[in-house]
Amino acid sequence: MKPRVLDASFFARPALVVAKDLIGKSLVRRFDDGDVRAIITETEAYIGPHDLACHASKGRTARTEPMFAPGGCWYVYFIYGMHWMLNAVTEGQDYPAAVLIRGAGQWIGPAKLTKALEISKQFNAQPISPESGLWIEDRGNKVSPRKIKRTPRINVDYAGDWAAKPYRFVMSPLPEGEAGKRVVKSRVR
DNA sequence: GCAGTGATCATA
DNA sequence: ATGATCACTGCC
Repeated sequence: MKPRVLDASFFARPALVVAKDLIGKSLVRRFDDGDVRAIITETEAYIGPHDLACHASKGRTARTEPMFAPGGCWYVYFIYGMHWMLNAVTEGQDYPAAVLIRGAGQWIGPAKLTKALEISKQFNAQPISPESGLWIEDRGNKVSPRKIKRTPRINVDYAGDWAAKPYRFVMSPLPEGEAGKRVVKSRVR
């Protein structure tokens, strides 16, 4: 199967659907000397102004502005004084929702992933497409629905009733070998 | 179990 | 200007 770059039509859907569908897709980061691909293994959905775990539940601010954009751009923010979090914005304009990418390839943990792939604010509010240097592909990797576990989200205990909602998706068991391998190609363009 | 670390935002 | 908070990690 020919790889398909996921475009805005993929992301402009309910955050829960996108979060689940992203499991098994390939996150691609372009560097000067080649591309790095990693299969997404863990995601979390943050859904709308009423979700107390969603940053946008505290209002539309400079930081959360990208979440209000139409699905298909990145929302990257800094936390705990040292970590960058990578989120794909979903749903439609003015409805703040996003999917946190918590694990891909050999990197398990959202801050490990962004550190390894050198992802920081340079991608915030940028389109999820090759043009920005960071995108997602469907490379035909099928993940059986029974291998996708649903659990509550991590570290959102402060969010009241929303803390218990099963908005986290994890591939189990994790893939072996190929995932996270660095693929060096000739420079594109 | 908890320190580290600093941007962000509400409060003043 | 100040202080609280925080979608984490790694060490104790």
